[in-house]
Amino acid sequence: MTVTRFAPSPTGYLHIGGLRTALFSWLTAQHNNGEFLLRIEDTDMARNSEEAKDAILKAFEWVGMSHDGEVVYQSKRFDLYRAYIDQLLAEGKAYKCYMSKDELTCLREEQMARKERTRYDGRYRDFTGTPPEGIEPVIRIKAPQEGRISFVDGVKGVFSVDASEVDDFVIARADGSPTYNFVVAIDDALMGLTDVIRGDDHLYNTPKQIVVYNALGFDLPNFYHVAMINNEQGKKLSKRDGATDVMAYKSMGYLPEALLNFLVRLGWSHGDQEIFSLAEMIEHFDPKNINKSASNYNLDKLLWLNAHYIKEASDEKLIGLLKDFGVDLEGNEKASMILNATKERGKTLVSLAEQIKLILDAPQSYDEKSAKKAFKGEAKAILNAFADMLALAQPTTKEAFHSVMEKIVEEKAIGFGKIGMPLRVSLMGSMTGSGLDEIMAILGVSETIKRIEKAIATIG
RNA sequence: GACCCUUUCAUCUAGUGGCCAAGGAUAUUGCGUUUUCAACGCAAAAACAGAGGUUCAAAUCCUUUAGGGGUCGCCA
Repeated sequence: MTVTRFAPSPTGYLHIGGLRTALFSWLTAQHNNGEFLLRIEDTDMARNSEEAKDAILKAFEWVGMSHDGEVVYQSKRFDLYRAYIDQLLAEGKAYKCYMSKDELTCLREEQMARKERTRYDGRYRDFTGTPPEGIEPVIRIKAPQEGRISFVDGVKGVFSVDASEVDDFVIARADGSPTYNFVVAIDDALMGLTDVIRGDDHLYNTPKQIVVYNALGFDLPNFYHVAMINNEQGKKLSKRDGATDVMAYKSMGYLPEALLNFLVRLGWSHGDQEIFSLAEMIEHFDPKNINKSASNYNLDKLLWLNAHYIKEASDEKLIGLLKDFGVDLEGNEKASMILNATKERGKTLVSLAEQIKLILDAPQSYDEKSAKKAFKGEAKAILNAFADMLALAQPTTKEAFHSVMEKIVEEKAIGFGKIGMPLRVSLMGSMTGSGLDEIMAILGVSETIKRIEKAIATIG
């Protein structure tokens, strides 16, 4: 059975790039009817925070990617790691290193000066003498000293480094706590991972982890290293490039399905298809089709997708979502009419809410330019006549309102704009927005007339 | 600095030696539709990083240069 995972360290919010790798992992599991596990990498007690962990879990909940089984916390598994460290020590596959931090820094500086790649020189690998006083040793694992360490990456192809590139890295700190590359390998193996999908910033960690797999006799999973997401200039994505926190997209009025659709197409594709429902993603996703190269982050397409999913959403769903954006249409008998009139104009829930408020709330002020343009000439007289006709006809439907408009155009022998422009400014305060007949049907005759009269009084 | 990854329109991408004088999508521009703005429809413009090879044939294979990214922790 396919088992994948996402393993964030709880040091901050869920990053948009993290969500994409998580999505790839999740889809791989779903596609194969497997399991998607969540593991919190909290071995560094100093940097972890409970809030960060909760924020990450919350983000997953928002996008609807659920994990299987219990969340695994590395901080609760120290005994287990300790046992493996002791085992390696006993088998002679790991050893104590008494090199001080100062000595290490010194060594690195020398290597840099000689233009070499910095690495531990293995000086305590076969040490049998008396250990120096006052130094708590770290534990290092014995990495192979010759040959190459290679593996097949599902995205990049064969990846191979010279054994000299991988030094005897630390698996337990002086205080006894285990380090990242050690625990990751153990957990991935013990949790039964078949496919490890992660960012390609981990490409160099993989050979190290393979050293651990081999030392402990674990089978290797398949590795997939996904290229990073950069900003539009091709540089590393940072906060300056816009929101990187997943939850920020919620407050900006994006739907999770739009965000996931956007992210799945960043570095992956299925022919020419752009719109993917969750079911379609699951059906077509294969990590082997992930692109090798980094993609640049550009929100234009997300906006387009979001508009698409808003148009597609049911009234019921939108009513629920809009509550967070200051619009409550619950129980409003004209809710569906209102949404129909505004849906196509809202690219985000924020702008959709604005559109709706524009209809629901009478204009407090009138756009100066629009008012000037719309209220020249006969406008006032035409509006007054129109108001009278409305009072007489008492239309209730969009169609009925429309025929009153047609009627005045005919009677006065004027173009549609002569009534349309001033009427629009009266009702909405500016010259843009939904269809007038729709708006009037929503407002009703008396509110429409009220707004017309107010506009005439204010502008006229 | 060393090592590694990567390079198709502005952006996301299709493309695995002939179907490619390179296709789709977004963004842009124009036209149509509309009382307006959107939405929608149609159209335009827009790319194989450069240089050398291999081959009858190269976006696709090789070499090399350049750009971008990553890694070199008792961080994860």
